[in-house]
Amino acid sequence: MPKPTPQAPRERYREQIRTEVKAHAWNQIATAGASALSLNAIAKQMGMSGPALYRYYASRDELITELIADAYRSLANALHHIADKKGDLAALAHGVRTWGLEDPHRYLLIYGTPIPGYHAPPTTTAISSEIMKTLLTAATATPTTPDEIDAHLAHHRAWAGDDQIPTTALHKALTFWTRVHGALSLELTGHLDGMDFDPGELFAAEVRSLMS
Amino acid sequence: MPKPTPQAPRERYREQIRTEVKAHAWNQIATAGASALSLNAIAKQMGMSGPALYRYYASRDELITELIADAYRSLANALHHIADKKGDLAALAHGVRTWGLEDPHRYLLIYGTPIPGYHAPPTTTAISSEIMKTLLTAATATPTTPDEIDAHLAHHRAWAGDDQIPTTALHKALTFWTRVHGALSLELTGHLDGMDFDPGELFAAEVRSLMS
DNA sequence: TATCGATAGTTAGAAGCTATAACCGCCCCA
DNA sequence: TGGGGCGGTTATAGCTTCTAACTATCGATA
Repeated sequence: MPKPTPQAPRERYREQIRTEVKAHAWNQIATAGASALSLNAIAKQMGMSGPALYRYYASRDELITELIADAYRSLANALHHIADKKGDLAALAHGVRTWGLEDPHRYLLIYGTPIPGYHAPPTTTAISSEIMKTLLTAATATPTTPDEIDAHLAHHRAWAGDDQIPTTALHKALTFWTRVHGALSLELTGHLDGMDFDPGELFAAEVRSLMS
Repeated sequence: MPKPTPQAPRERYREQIRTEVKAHAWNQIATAGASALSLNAIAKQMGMSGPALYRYYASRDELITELIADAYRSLANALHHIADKKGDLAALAHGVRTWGLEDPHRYLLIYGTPIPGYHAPPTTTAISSEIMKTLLTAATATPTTPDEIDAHLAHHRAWAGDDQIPTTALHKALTFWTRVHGALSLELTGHLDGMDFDPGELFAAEVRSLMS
């Protein structure tokens, strides 16, 4: 769906090139990983030479920053879509996994080793907390068991925003995150490859552990 | 402790330089991450110029490979040390965390986003399965609960080697790994930074979940 | 002990990257 | 129908990995 705002031709062209650059960037990331992303190579692929891309992105970091924001946006959308129809915490977990398997490098761009000098801009942190919000509302609808940590979280729950959410749900959302990420990231980084069992089964088992 | 084998002076010197190079490499990794590791910079720090290091490491990748192997070795040793005195699965988990906090980049070098073209040599996979073995023996000593996955793992347990280990222990060791990595890697990559609770508390809660 | 070969280190240079600077020409808007 | 801004170009600096060719020195062996 194109943006409804009718833009000046210069602006339209500019935006088109930017998305084309990002398309090539994703392509490159999917094959060789984020560290191998090269503005030069992208320019060559687009039939223009080197420094031309600096008209569109001030630096390689700026491009990566936008790619990260887009990845976050994509994940948030996928999760919203799931939350809207079922809202089940288990469905969300499997949604995260299918989203991650769709393009492992995209997942790792967000949740893998951080880029050395990179600091998340407010837009991505906003999307991140948006995702957290979705998790929290789903977590309130699932059964929870009390834990020692509840006392601690009761005093450190500013990040959750909404005061209506029970403390046990905060814990549930947090463990959702760590367990989903734990099983999925090990699968995506290939650390489960040596063993011949199905990573999906292990993931499913973790999801079950979340639902009790 | 120095190696007991008395080596030829040439060989001794060679080994000394190699370890000195690695020391600088670790220093550099700890500050700027693995992707910023530069042979050139290391050479300059050591007072010699550029290509001299290629006498000691055929390529940047070879150096990184050895660093990874050393990191694995270090983690394995730390875990062995713990297993020898208590053997408790919880103690092992907290051991992994303190090892990771000691040098986050070292942990991420192993368990973070993999280097694009990197394939683990047999030595590191050997250490990896050595660690797994330690986990498995510790897992047999902790209470386990049956799960659907047990049927699957019963038919895919070649990686565990030892046939004496109960299937539920395999599952326990696996979930140990995914949960410990999940909570710890999110902490180390800074994804828990926005919230003001203590990551150690969350980690401890996950460890408790492992012990039941 | 004297010699000779292996080895450590050097500089030069190719190919690649990010990024800046200076310049040209076209497009679009007034 | 101008004219300013913008896209694209080449040149260049400075960084990287890594190869090639050369020198000097160290050490094992005759």
